[in-house]
Amino acid sequence: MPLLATLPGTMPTRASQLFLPTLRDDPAEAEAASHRLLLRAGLIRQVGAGLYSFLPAGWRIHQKVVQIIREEMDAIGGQELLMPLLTPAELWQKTGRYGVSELYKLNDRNERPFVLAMTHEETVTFHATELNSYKQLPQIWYHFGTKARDEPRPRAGLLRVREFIMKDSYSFDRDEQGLDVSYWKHAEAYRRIFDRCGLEYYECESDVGLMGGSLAHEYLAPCDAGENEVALCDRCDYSANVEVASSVAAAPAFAPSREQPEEIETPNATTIDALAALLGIDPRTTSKAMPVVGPDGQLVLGLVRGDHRLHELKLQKALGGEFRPAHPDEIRTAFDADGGSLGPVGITIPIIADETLRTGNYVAGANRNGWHLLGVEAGRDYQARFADIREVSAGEGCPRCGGTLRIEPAIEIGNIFKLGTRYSVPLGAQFLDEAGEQRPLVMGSYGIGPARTLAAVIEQHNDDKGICWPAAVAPWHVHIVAMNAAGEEVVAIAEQVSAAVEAAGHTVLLDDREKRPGEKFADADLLGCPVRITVGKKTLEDGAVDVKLRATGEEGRVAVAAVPARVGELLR
RNA sequence: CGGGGUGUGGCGCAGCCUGGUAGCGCGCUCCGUUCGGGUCGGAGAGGUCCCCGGUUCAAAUCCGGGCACCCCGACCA
Repeated sequence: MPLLATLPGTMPTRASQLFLPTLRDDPAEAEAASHRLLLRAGLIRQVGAGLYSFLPAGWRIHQKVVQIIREEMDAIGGQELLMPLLTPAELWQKTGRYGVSELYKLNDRNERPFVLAMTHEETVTFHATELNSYKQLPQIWYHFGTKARDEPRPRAGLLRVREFIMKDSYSFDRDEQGLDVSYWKHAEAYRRIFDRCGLEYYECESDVGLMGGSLAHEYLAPCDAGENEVALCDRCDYSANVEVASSVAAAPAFAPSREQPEEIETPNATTIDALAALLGIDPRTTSKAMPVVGPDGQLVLGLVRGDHRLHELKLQKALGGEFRPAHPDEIRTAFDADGGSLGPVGITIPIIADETLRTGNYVAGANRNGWHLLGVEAGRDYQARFADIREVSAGEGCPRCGGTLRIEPAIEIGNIFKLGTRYSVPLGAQFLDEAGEQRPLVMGSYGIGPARTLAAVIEQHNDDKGICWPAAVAPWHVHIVAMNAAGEEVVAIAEQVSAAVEAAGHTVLLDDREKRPGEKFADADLLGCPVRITVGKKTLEDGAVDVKLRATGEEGRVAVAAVPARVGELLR
């Protein structure tokens, strides 16, 4: 065996000894591209629903992503630490999150209640109580910590799981201005991280949720398997999760305005489609009424244009809390009519109407079964509170520039969030300012899931043969295929090339297995290291090897001595 | 939580309706062959048929209950 190959630090990974169980067939359970390829390439294995082990090659990739995140977090002054998964229930009781349904709860042998952390705001704020002075601020702390979440439905391999490692960081500032600085520092770090990972992504303003923050962005990587939908403008850089996106709906041609609404008999027309067909009108000139019971227990009528869909989250925000659809008997009592014939005219319950309905005249339910009203106008025929409560749909106008919106699926790979004092107040994390006054720390929290990031990379970088890793996150830079591995000369040259490539600073997987060429090539394509080098009799006749770029398929013969330089060029 | 589906060697599946010998392809081991895109031939190893209960002389198969996993939806700090 050549001496070089035995020296520490110059050992390539040998495929003959590597636990890399690639699969020839697609696993039956895998639907999403990343899920299928992670399993087939031998990178992960499922242990239970939403529970995965990273196999050696997969873990290398995870570590690559982690290291990129670490470098960029350190670059903005982050300090790495580590917090436990198992946490006392008391912390969660103090912040009011003990009731969250995703929390895994358990008791110790003394029946003391514990929680498996789903995120670490509670724990980190507990530590932040040791920050005492404005002189110590700002601080950014981060860790790669395991999170456990009792997800209602884990899915698509690593895209939604019940246990995962998350880079979560937390900033502590004296005031909103300070928080703003920490927040945008994170945004910059996140852009660098995802750029380095080779991801296409959108930085979107997102919903602050029920956590009561003041600003949040999420980083969404477009891909078919995504669980989120992003609205994107074809003209400007507007991008927003449909949960918060707004749009300009084109106005239809309305019927001529009437002096007052006119009743019309509409037997059996209890859906917008049926109504529009019966009257021969544009569904966009109708309105749709959905009675709901708001957070205070009061009945409220939500009103949107006939062709629009009510957006639950938006209505929830407009109502100030959760709501449910009204029951049929509640509807009967309040409207003296049934669902399908409801409208805003002549009722006493409050109305929340979508902004679109401010102008124009619409066909609306008459609150009399089998009848509708023509020419209903907001303001004249009913009074409503207006709000944006409808879903954005593709083809509508960009709220910023008037361009056309399209909607794409995407996966959330990171988020940044201005928390304010949501956790510092209940957990008593305060500091003393110059004036000697006690003030709560102003916090931000920021998350990235390395595993989800890596899955998103696969979603965006694959072909019919397998994965095409960007060099920065590839398990190895170079995959050397030694043809006819029993041949001594081929093996010797393969090891020599391997050592030279490693000496130039690149990592190598050396396929020294005694397998047929086809199988080795298939595995190399599947695993997707950016550069493949083939050493065989044919190449050695030329004193050369073949160097192939996985992503493009471009291949060329390169003299053995020139290989490190060529590899360097390709990986740049 | 609602709907749909699947549980049979490591992987992908057939067998189940119509009860009786557990089978195919891939992979694995050994021998030979072949050696630049999953070669060919031969010989082998490997299975509580998800679990529990019932019916029956006899259950992978029929019946009851449970569990697990997948997909759709709800949900998703």
